[in-house]
Amino acid sequence: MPETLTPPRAPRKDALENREAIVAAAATVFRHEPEASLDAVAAEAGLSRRSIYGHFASRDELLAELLTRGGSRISTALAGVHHDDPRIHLALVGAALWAEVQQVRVLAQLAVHGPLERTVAEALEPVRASVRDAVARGVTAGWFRDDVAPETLARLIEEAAIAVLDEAVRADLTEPEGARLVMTIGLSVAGLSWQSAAAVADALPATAITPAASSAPAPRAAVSSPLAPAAPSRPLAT
Amino acid sequence: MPETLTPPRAPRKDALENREAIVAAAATVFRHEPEASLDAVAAEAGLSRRSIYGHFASRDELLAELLTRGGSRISTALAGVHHDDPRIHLALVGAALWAEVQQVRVLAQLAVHGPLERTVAEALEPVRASVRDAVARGVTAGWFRDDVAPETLARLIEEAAIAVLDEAVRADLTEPEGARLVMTIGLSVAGLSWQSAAAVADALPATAITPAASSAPAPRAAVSSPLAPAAPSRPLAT
DNA sequence: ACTAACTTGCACAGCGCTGTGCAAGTTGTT
DNA sequence: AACAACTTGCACAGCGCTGTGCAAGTTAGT
Repeated sequence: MPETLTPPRAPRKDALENREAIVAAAATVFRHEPEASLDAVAAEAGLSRRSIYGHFASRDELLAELLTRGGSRISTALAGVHHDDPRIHLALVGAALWAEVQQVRVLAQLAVHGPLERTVAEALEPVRASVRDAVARGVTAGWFRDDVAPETLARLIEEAAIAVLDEAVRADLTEPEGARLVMTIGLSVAGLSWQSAAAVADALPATAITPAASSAPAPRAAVSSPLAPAAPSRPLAT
Repeated sequence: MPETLTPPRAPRKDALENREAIVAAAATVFRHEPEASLDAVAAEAGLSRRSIYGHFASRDELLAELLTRGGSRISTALAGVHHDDPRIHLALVGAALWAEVQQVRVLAQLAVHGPLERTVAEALEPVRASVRDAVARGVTAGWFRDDVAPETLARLIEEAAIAVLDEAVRADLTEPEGARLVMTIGLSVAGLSWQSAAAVADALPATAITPAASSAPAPRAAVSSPLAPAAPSRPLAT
């Protein structure tokens, strides 16, 4: 009975719900407007501004909560993602990101300015490292473009991916459409033709793309090797 | 003598210089922080906040000035840009944008939120139309990807271009490097392989890329047709 | 050298935001 | 039923920003 450990009394149930509501509201509000007021967040959560301070000591504390949650969700989502073929690896990273669009958006928005910048950068570092590594491998393998510095290319892929996430949400694409787009545009920026990128995306089993509602840890199947080492499957279809 | 038309006296020379300094300062400051204070702008311009109000009635008026200037610069830069080959057209648009990075950045930043949003959208509309058109033609020609809605693809290209401009400035690329990157990434997102994109970029005469300091109207030579209609020049060089 | 144009510093009102204290409610828990 | 946890509204101080008035400077044009 872990409840009896707290001397005064246990925290109330609906209070926790409200806390969650606040965080969720902050996520949706800050996604568009990182500088939005706590009034806006409270309204979105259906509470009063005053009561937010019952859960978070300050605005920054709320931000920090959002940040760490988003960061850990993304890193756990990416934990199992790896593939020896850098093209597939990039596609898988894209798919994983797509499963966490909400979180990614909030993080990316918050990354713009202020003291949060460093924390956001830390949170996203695993993703960046993963992409950088795949880019390096893809370049030496001769699949990705070698006429730009690899770090630059990695950053471009990252920014393109975020742009795609935005656009996918904006255009209200379906889950599979969005996932596919994130994967293929990333590969396009990396240097592949759209047919090759599509071939990579199509070769991936759908189960690897969107494992569930993205809530359960869902044992992310280690994708075998659905693509021949170097041959672009389809030649040049219209 | 047009001076004698104004009864009291002519505006002073250094006052105009200061006005320019304010606008320039606003451009550099707002490029990073669209919400920066007028104090910051004044500091950048080497003036006092108070004197800004001697030139602009309000913050919004200064913003409006920035906006219209940027918009018109971009549209005149794009006025002469056209090519029947949509790939070349896209590349040329990219090059033209590169010549006006500063302006583009300011506009893109200002586009984020607020009442300026509509005005910015208007200012950028010619660019958008140009890109949309090229995308449509490229898709029907079979060069660009046809697995995404053309409007979506156009927007993705646009956003990718802005991301590249950012990164190019950030990574401190040289003029030709930056121009080349903007062009090729746009084409990559459109669907070309990086080799094909590079071929398009290389086929363009350097004079068409950065016509000058981007200040003079510089008769933008109508690029003939340096690329065969349908053949990707180099096949697959590493 | 004189005048008008311009800049500057200061003071002030106003606005929207954050964060806090408090008193009065409402609601979960026992 | 009773108590603590929680929410709410209000009032208030503080901060940083915008926009304005004014008086004292400085500087360009004549």
